[in-house]
Amino acid sequence: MKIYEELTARGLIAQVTDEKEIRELVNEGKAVFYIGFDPTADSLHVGHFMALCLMKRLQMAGNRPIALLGGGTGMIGDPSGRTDMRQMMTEETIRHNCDCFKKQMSRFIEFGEGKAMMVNNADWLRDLNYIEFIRDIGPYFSVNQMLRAECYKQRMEKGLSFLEFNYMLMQSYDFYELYRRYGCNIQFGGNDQWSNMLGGTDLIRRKLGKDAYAMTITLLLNSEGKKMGKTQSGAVWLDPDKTTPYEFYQYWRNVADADVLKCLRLLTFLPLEQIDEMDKWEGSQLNRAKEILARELTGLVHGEDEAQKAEAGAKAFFAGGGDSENMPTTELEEEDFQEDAIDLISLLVKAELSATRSEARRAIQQGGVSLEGEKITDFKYLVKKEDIGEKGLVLKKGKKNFKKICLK
RNA sequence: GGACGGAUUCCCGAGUGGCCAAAGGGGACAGACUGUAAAUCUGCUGCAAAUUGCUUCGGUGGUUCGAAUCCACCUCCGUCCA
Repeated sequence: MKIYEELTARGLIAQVTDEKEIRELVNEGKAVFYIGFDPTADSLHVGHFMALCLMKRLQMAGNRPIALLGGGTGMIGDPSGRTDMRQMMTEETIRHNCDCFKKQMSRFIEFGEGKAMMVNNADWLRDLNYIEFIRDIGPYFSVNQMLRAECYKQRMEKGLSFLEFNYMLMQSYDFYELYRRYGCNIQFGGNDQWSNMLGGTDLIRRKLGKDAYAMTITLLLNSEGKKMGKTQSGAVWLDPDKTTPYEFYQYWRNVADADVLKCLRLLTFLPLEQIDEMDKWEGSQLNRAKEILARELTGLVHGEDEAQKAEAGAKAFFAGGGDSENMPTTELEEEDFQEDAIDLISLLVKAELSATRSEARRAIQQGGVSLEGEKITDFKYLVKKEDIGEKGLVLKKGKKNFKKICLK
């Protein structure tokens, strides 16, 4: 199976401008393609991860990837698919985020001579002269058409500033610039980028009379149509300091039945035959598939070691028994104790199982808290230092949240 | 620039002088059921030293015994006119 066919089979492809041409370029390793990443945060998230995987797949098939950091476009903010304006970021923030992205990307993709390339569009967007730019590029964009574009639709109700309206021109110019500089002939991106990407292929055709192509990646949606990789506390980050490997593992371990197979296809490098085999599984058997998914992804993002630890920690807790060595742990210091004891509410907050003391109190009153398997409903309960001892205690809030409590 | 309309808690959205920490829904959290799934039912959802206290209704001032609610000014957003 050739790469394009594999991408199709995995369900990664959402839209293409010219299927025949793209298939040929990609399958023969003649594509020089780029994917843009706007530095909206100081860590990549799952959506980015999918794009990086695509890069890797295509690179393995002999194509040349360009990772484009949006140091310039980040100054504007992409309005696509958003109902409100992004918060404007300062230059330092953007630069900092670009650096973070750079580090994380290098873990997945090999950059260097003859390999993948990393560029920053600040290099050409920063110093553009407004009059020149608008005379040079402006005539090729029809406002009428832009207003009809899907990506602005949602904003027509709530309002769209001229700043954001410019985003499409910037991204189109990127593609044009990469085409001229590096012969970049395909752009990949999230499905929400379609309009912006078409802007680029149009610009190249109109200005240079050359053909370039665009292909979008399926957005990672769950069975309810919501974006995956989001939790109540925000995105699922790739940075272990922002989302611990254990949390990352648990996120995938807990996906809905309806989403496991899709995730396996879209996100892992497991052979399709193996995934098709799992597709036959049903009911609680799917739990096995979820384990595989979680293990695979954690391995890819955090390394085999961390994946193993996360799995062991989860098994120790959920399957019972086993060693609690790899459980997420909170260490208590001397000053956390008063007269060699700490109250349960404080302990829950300290262990980050509850955000506030009120929340902790509610959890206890509702019977959601237990210590070493013993349910505790008295919110004034005191945990003595000697009870924690050398081995530590397992503190549990709800069904899936727990921490091992140890002494420093 | 002009004429209207709007800003309420995580989100949507009610509230037009005291009974308002603020209806209802969604989400989140906890309980039951289960397979670490989904669906369903129940509870819960500002903070805290917790039958009480403190801080919230875009911002700043004011009226009043008392303001999310009335007045003035400001900021932001939408609609229409230019």
